[in-house]
Amino acid sequence: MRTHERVLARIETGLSAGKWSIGERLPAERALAEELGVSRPSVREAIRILEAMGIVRTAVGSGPSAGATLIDRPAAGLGAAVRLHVASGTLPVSDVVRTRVLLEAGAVRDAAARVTDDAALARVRAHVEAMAAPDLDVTAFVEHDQDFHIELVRLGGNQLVEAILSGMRAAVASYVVTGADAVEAWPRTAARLCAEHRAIVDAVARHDGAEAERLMREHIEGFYREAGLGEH
Amino acid sequence: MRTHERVLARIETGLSAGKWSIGERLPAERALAEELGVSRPSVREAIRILEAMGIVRTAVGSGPSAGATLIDRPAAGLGAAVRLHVASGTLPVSDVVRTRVLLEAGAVRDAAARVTDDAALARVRAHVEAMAAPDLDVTAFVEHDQDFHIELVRLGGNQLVEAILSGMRAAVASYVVTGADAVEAWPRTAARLCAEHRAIVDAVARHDGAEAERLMREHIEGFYREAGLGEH
DNA sequence: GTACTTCTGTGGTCTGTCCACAGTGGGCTA
DNA sequence: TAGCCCACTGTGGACAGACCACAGAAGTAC
Repeated sequence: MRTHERVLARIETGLSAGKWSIGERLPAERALAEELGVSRPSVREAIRILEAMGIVRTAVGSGPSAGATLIDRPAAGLGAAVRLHVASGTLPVSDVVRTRVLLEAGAVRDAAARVTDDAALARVRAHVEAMAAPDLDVTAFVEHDQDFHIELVRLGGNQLVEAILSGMRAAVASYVVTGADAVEAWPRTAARLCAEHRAIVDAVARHDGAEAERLMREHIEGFYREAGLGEH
Repeated sequence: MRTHERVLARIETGLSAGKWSIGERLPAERALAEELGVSRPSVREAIRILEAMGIVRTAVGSGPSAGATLIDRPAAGLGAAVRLHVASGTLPVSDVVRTRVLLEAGAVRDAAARVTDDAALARVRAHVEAMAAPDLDVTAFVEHDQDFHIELVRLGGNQLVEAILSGMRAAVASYVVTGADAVEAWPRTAARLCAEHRAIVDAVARHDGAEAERLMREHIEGFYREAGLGEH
């Protein structure tokens, strides 16, 4: 086993044992190196991995905010992994779409069952209205679209689902932009997408999980079909 | 932007541009460092992250197999991320279970629609029978159980779903073992789980996607409830 | 009491060195 | 000539030591 893997294993053991909690700091790199009898670069490599996985955040300087602080960002690591694999071209778009359908349909159903926070719903609606602004270019439209979907999924309350979908965000935005360019009458389609978003939010607001799920499924698959993205 | 992040960005750009393909090697660490005008430790940190994400595999020595080779293991990175977050206690088991339900239910539905390969089905059945062996200890039972689930999901044909669930494998195995210990009459429960597995495979074999989906959902949620894992 | 300066601890980075490893090819031996 | 052995070479793995930038904390001057 390589040195940085030993360091990683030690830290992971500490995490499992509850040695540190969110917001606390790991020992300094130099201290950790001495404690484990390894060099600082080896410790750094382990910390880099933890950072890439969204387990810690590092900061220079002194004081409470400096050093490697435990954070809670599952999306970071999952997102990076999905992004890199899509970049390397091994994941087909149809798989990304199907995965979205499964996870978002479930998330929206959960959201309908548990949402009670009107402020959160208002935030989601704000993203829909931002999309509906006239003369919005496609890139900005898609950004708002993604914000809407992620925010809605967050209402479902499942951190893992949220993390996976956040990770897929860049990959999704990429195919949606491609698809939007391929659509004949984009303004009409954009308006329809906004209307579908509103319908989904409304279903969630009245706690109609089954309908919200059905609408979300149709929303994602409908655009995929219309844009002809599956015909490659 | 930190040095290793610049290196990572450059490599990612190369990946997106198709500069290297699966099985090929990245330039040597020293060459990469000189090319980008950075030090070798910075390059190493970037490669460590790629390795942790399942993008490359590194090997010492010389010859074609040495160096950082591009691989295609989405499961590795996703798995590590899920494992570490479960270890740090930020991902509740209930989220893992719910995510399984959504993805596996969908995957098994897809599998029912497309499976034509009897050999693949036979492989899945073999895992069920391995689980049914008498006097199997819990750890071995769970390993076969995981093999079964992953192999079945693979029949669905979605690489991303398979990667995510493969990544969750260790986390799932961990909670199942915990749950098995908590079950009163384990042998009876184990037999029931095997029977449920058989029923799912049968539904897939006769292309009854809706039933396979329902059974899978009930299978995963049923054990979770019976083992009392949601009562923390 | 306030504002400035210095100190201290932190990660960020680089240089240089040595080691272990594995394939390659030349040279030696039978 | 055929086969084997061994040095060579390129690779990642690891370490020591140094210096820098940064940000808060402590001390000092006014």
